[in-house]
Amino acid sequence: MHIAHRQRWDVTPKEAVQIQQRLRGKIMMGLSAPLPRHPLIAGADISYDKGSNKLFAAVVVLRLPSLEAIDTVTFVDRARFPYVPGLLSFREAPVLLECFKKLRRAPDVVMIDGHGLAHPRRFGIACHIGWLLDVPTIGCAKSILVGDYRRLGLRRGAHAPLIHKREVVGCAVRTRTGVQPVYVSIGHKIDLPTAVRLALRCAPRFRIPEPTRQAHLLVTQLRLANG
DNA sequence: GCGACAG
DNA sequence: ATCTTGTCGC
Ligand SMILES: [Mg+2]
Repeated sequence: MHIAHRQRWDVTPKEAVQIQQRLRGKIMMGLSAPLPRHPLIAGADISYDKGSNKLFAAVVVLRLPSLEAIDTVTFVDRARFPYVPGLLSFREAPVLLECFKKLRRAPDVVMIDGHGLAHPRRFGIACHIGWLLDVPTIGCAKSILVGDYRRLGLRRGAHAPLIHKREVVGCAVRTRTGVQPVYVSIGHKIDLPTAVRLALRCAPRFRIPEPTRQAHLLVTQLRLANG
């Protein structure tokens, strides 16, 4: 797929924060267009080898509702930015975008391992990648960066708003009964209820929705095969 | 100043 | 993110 090449990545952490503050207003909440009946959903994740300082990235494309694999791409590159909470996209997005470039066809939705609006400046990695791709994107994180939530039902499908500074920034979503929730937030061009429904549709069996779960399994294999 | 802190 | 043994529950 074609990627708008409108972001410099060789920046300092201070510049990165300024970029986030400038781009936060560009995020589109709400679906840009209705999703197809059987949407293609891409999952993206990274693995890291500290010995070689390399990032192993993968994007897998699945089709709903069957979750059958449609396409898979990978890319390996040197890490050029440290992990700083709140600045994850400056570390992980460049190599993930290389993966998206290799995709033959643009997915209808993208799911990123990390937050979107549930971020101190409302511009997590799912917002950043969604904006650069100009595709509906959701963040699906395994732990909280900012905010908190109250009473969450124990059953699969239960969800509760994630609140930060009196704003709803996402949703805690129970994808498996009695198991720790995942945290879903808007990345770009999508609304929160749709994002939550998609995450649940993508997680019929495991806590982690299949798109990011498959991407995670793949990058782990890739790292162990290379290093 | 202190604690929190996606991956 | 990675490292790392055993342990618990379906
Ligand atoms: Mg990850």
